[in-house]
Amino acid sequence: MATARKHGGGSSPAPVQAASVGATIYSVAERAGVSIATVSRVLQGAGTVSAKTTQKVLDAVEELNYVPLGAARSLAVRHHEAHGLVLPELTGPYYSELLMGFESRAAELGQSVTLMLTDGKADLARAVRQLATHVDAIAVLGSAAMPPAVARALHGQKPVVIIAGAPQEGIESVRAENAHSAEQLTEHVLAHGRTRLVFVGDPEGAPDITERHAGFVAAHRARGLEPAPPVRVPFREGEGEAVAERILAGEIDADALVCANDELALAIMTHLQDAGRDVPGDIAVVGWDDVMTSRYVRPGLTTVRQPVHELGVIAAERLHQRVSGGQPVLEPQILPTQVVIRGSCGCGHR
Amino acid sequence: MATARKHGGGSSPAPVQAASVGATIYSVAERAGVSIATVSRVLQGAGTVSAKTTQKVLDAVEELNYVPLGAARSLAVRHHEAHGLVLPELTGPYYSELLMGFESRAAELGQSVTLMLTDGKADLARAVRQLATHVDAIAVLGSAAMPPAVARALHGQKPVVIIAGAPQEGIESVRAENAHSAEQLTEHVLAHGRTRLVFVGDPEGAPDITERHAGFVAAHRARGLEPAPPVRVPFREGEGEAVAERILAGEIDADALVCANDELALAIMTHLQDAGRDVPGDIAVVGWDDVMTSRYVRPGLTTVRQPVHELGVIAAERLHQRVSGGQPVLEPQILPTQVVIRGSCGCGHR
DNA sequence: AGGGCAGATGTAAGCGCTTACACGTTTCTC
DNA sequence: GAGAAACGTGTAAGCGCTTACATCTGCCCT
Repeated sequence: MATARKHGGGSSPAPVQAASVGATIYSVAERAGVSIATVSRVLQGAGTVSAKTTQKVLDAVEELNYVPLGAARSLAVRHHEAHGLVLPELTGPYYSELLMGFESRAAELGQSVTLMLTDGKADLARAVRQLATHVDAIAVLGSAAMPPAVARALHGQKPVVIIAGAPQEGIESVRAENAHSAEQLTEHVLAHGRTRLVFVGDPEGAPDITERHAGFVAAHRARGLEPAPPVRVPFREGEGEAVAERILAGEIDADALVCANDELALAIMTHLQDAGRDVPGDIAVVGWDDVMTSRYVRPGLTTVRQPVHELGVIAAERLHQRVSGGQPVLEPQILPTQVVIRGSCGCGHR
Repeated sequence: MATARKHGGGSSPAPVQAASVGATIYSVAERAGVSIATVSRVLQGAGTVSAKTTQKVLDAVEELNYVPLGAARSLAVRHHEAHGLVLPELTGPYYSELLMGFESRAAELGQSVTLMLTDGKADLARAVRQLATHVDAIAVLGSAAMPPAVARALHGQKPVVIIAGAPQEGIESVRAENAHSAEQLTEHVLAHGRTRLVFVGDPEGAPDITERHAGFVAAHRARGLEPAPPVRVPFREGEGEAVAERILAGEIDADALVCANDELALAIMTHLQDAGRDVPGDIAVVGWDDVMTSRYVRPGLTTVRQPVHELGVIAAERLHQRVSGGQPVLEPQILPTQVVIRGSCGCGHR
């Protein structure tokens, strides 16, 4: 009767016992009195199965509390039905927002998402390879997160899309616009009559920052001005204090600070204020990202809002298209950003 | 020579062609002139393989750019080597921090993490079942995220741990301490001489909040006071404005607000200040979570710091232990929290 | 009434890996 | 120098699913 197979105890005829851990399609089939093919058909909604049989199978599934083994299905259909996402870390709203966008779209497309954080990983290349093993496609944020060599290796094996990173030959990428809005923002500050603007952040640190700095320079050039050299500091909040100290000490001479991101801008601004400086009276400060805090501080931080969520959505979409056999769209996709004017630039806003 | 199998074109003797998508252990074996067992042994580092053979295999892997199919391995070893994490969403630092803790520990233990966000999911039960299919164990944040029925179904099939949720019969759980610190915090505010404290947040909304409110009540009782009824509002930032309006309108009479979380506290505090109220002069405000903004606003927000990262770490650890055959630790694990005094409670702090 | 056909179900062949076991070769041991 | 032990490698049997193909019922049509 039952399939000649190593499965199924076979001895006692399907005892009505509680959900055994490890119910398989065989036990379900046996219990329902059908073949495993039928069980599969019912569960996948494919093929034609009579209503009566369907019910029997569903009952058996319920009684055994059957949870299919994803790996077996993946092996058979040769798809993991999972996308990988590689991010540096998750502090601040930027990455979270991106991840939320990615996850929600991936879920809609029936893909689960496997997350990997690079910060703190000793052997990144190994970790990425390991990830590649379990997913159909991978999105990476920032090229820094994935050494070009790894990207190249992966590329060709699995679809890859780079989010907000330096585009690489033959690899899809999506990112937010930077240069133009940076120019706009800088021009706005210049229009307030400020003359000694300083860019705070490391232009070599990330492609996004490189572009923002380029916009900063462009705005100066457009007015025939020569920009001061940037104050090169990494992102982290702590750096803000240091920069503030240098300003208070007169080491840095500026009447406006164009910061690479809000975290930095906020840290500097707060420190300056605590030391008695007036922002924007003595010195204007603007940031980038429009994090929540930027709305709460006084004066509100003038900054630039990026379509981060959208970036995640698009990345997930691209991966899915590729997995479904679509051709790569090599032209980098660039999403528009939006300058958000609040008070810290010198505007009379509350 | 080669294994009698459907694999491998067999015709031409291993042409030196570029990394073919879909190299398998068979193509690697053929290329290296060994059996698939040997390839597997080299890749898994198990068994004994001579140095020469190892090198041949590694070369072949390199040349073919071989990426093993995780599903096949999972099926063979009967482990997904992945943990699932279910969170409501990712706004604010709380969930991100938790996720970072979870991911980092999981990675150390060699597990990848598959993330699922419940917000916006139409069919949660289906999504969770789908997730269960691909992972060895699941951690869920807050019982709200997972209907008890689903939890029960999963439980018994896969190890489950509940993070910061109502403990359920037979399911492991970890959470941060709430009641005691809430009592401490409330007492601190009372000690400032405030008499009309109001709890803002929905005690029925989540077990964490229930406990915090209980602490609030306890602190009053300890002084023989009867607490005012709570102002029941959901978490979202927007609600803060509404509450602030009610206070300004005199609808709510309070000289101190004990808020269920920082988001709420900050929104209210900022609104009150914008309307000309003095915080903490006219009214004290305290929150919970110690988000970044709480350090930046003036006055700094007095709040409670939770070991969120640690919570994630512990959850990952628990899951791993269970997957490795460990017995469940049914006693809920409770991590200590810490009251962070800044200025918004009335303290002279900057 | 018989052939044909559609619908329902079963049979069995993989999917790509791991691993117990078997089978040579060496290398010791006495 | 013979037998034992150790080592290196191959053989083949699964892991739990999906799915092409075969089979078996009925039922309709002429």
